Amino acid sequence: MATKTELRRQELRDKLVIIAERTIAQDGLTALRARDLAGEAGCAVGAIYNVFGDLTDLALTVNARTFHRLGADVAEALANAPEDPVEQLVVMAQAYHAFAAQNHLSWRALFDIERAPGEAAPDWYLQEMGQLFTYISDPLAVIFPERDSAELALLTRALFSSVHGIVLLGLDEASAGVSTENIDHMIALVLRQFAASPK
Amino acid sequence: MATKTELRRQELRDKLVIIAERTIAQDGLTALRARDLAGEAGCAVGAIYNVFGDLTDLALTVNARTFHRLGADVAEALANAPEDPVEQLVVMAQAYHAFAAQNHLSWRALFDIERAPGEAAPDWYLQEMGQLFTYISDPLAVIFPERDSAELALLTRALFSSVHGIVLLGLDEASAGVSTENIDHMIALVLRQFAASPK
DNA sequence: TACCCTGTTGAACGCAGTTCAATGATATGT
DNA sequence: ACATATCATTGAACTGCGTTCAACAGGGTA
Repeated sequence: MATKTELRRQELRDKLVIIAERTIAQDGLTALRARDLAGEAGCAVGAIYNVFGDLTDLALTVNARTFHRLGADVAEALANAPEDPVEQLVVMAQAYHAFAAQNHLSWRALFDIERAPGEAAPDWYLQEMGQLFTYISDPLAVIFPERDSAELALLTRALFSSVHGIVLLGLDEASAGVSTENIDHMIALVLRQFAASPK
Repeated sequence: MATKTELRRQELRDKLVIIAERTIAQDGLTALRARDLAGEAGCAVGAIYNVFGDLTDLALTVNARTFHRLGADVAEALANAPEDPVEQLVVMAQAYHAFAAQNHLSWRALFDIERAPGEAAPDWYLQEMGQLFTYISDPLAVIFPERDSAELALLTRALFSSVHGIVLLGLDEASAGVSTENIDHMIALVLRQFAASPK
């Protein structure tokens, strides 16, 4: 048993994750460089590869944590939300927006790692995604009680994707000129309008 | 006057754009490599830099053409659409989806080039985007005649972003399991539900 | 034709991620 | 406690990328 070694590895692992997390948050995924990382962590470049398969593995680990924080924020928003299911959707979506705005580069990193074609998404990703979807589908089931679960699943995905799209393009300064308030406004507009329908 | 030289440059320019277009379409933006490009075009690597500032310039040129084709597809869909403004929105959004699906990597490249922070989006980008927005806001103005132009602009952006989000996440095989039909279904669901509201 | 000038070339540079032979530390058996 | 085998760690070196620039070649002009 390599107790001492395992401990050291665990420590290095933690240190690398923390540094990578800060680097990505401050300067984005592209600023994650092996040599800089090793320099900051006080280890050799090769040591990184003893602990992570490659830099993408490290970035994915950071992403898992980011996604978890995101989920926690949305959950908290839901916990403090009014009873009305439409308002619950709005509050959660705006929490999603707030998280994306306040953790812009970390949030971008969630989607900027390209998987090799055919490669499945990591487990934690699907799991966290499923959690988010549950938060959405519960109020939706109240709003649309007569729809079956397959339809609700589609509605859930459609609404999540819509909000994601609004936040994504809204935060992209390229197409410039969308204020935070306007993004929240668009979110509320789409969700309320969507749920207000008699059907 | 360097007529002969200018002609050669123009020819090289065209050749590079065509090769780059095919490369991006087949293997994505990351497959665009200076040496491969030079090899295929039968020129020196340095020659690329006589004609384009850098590879990003070339990729942006390809993007401009892709965006233009996209706009043309949407315009054609609108031209053949029924009179009903809601159906016009649906038809256009599904044309957007069809283009993205059939030109997946080229379409991805539109959004995968990261600009340096603070750098404005290119002119053609804003122009094509504006064109797309016009296609959307016209039917919207019919659907919501009492809204002022600022509100319509926000609605337009919100709907475009929503459809974009649905297509983006739908085509991402990672979250797997969204068929083409389901994507079209989600688009129609969101747009019809949105426009059906009495308000 | 001779000569300048400008377009073109591709080897070389800088900077990434990743590897692996050499080194050093650790755990085990006596 | 020591010797020794085993395994972790190191960082120089390798590969592959975009980009540059001194040297070269070929076209335009007198």
